[in-house]
Amino acid sequence: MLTIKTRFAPSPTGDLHIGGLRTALYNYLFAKKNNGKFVLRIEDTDRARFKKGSVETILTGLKWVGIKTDGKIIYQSLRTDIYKKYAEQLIVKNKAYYCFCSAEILNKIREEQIKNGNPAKYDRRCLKLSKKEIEEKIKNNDPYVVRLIIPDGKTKFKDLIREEVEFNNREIDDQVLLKSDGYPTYHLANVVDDHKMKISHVIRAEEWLSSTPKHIILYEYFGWKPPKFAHIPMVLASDKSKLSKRHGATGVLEFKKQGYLPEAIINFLAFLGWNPGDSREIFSMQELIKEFSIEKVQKGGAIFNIEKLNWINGQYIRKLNIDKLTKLCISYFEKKKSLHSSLFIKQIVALEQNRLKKLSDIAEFSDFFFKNKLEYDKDLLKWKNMNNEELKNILEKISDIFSEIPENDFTKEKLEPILKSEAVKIGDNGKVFWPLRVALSGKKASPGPMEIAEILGKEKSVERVKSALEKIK
RNA sequence: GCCGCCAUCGUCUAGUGGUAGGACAAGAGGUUUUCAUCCUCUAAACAGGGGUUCAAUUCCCCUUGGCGGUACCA
Repeated sequence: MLTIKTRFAPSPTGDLHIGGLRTALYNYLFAKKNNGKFVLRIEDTDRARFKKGSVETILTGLKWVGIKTDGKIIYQSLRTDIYKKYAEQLIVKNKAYYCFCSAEILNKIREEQIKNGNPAKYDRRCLKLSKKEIEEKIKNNDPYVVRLIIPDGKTKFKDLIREEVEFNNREIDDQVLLKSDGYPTYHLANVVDDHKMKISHVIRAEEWLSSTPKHIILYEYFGWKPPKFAHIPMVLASDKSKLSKRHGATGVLEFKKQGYLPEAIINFLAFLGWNPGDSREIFSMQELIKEFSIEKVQKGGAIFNIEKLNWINGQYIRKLNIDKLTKLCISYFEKKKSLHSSLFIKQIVALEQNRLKKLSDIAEFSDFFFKNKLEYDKDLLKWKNMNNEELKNILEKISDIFSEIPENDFTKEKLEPILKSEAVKIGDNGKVFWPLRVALSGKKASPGPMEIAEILGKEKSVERVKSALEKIK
């Protein structure tokens, strides 16, 4: 029986991209669903684009969302000898050749091809070099690359998501396998490593679909059995272009910072191109592993819809117990707020729980609890067409009632009946609740006044009602 | 330019040879004040043209559109 093994092979050129995370997730889900292994390979063969700290970011990101890798992490930059050996093997077998052409020459050839309506390919002029010429150039320290010889014919392969895919080899360029700096290109390193690591399924983004024939040819040349391929659709921005930094946050850790829960990110990402076939939408990682199937993965690209993510995140936030949520929210309050008792913070968090889309919302939603003086327009205190006299009357009554309630009994339950009876007299609850709510929060949208008053306590509540009265004087 | 992939509400998608269901977002209403939650309802899609067929959103072809590739980047 075939042992399932997948890999996530990011290049360390920056933050772990949200699209990359989805690729990792699909690989992980597929492997775990089939009792297989999931490994991480760092494709750091481009020294120019390498960004320090990226590997750490990738590891932190994966760990945060709960994707565990099996075995040791492979670094391609540490394996250049291996790739070189295989490149040389191909040269010996006449399946690859040295090329000394400069970038200028290459560009010229390409332009010429495009002008004539042909695919932009290298013209193989270095293939004609004699052994002697090659030895001479190498001895001269002329920079060179090693190119793959693409044979005539067609290359066909079966993609797990797209079925049969076929390319005419005349469209395929003689791919550079070894760069002049001695490092391999993706194509060589990728094939060698996937084989050496016994990767059974290559699940990667669609952008690799058109270079898969090169990989197939490489497998054939080496006499290796190719893995199964699955090219998953791309994650797009709302303008349907490839999701990138100019569209806002794309780094996984940025989402963390904004207050998205890892469970929500995973749930959302899984559904960007996959669904269980029924209307269920909230899935834990374990449930995803159980239900995932590569055949149900969508073919077309999916737009990253932040609204839906927000909704899912809200769902998860609402399911959290208060202690856990409070802990997660703490860092979003300003520092000085840590001076307040944790009970105070906990009460606020509980009050705002079903209003949060992201954890970071807590700061803005609850800022009025921490202010000494609220800034708001006095007209905001008026409910509908209420006149000044009426407003003043109501606030005075509230002030009186508040003052009479003992400090240690200043609870929602105690406050509610009193204000309700008063409201009944006036005939419209809003006439009491709205002005009080604004007096306590200074906002046109907030939790209910009773809840706020209870958390604020008697002293502050009375003070805020009084300062509202001051405002309308 | 050349090659490849793709095409159902605005978005994520289900679905079948006999005309489309869910979710997000939007709108309306309810849940004894606002916001949120929750509930109910409404609006919203098979890109176009040819075939095949009694019948096509579904199968085939073309067009169009989108995306990807076309690097000594991955």
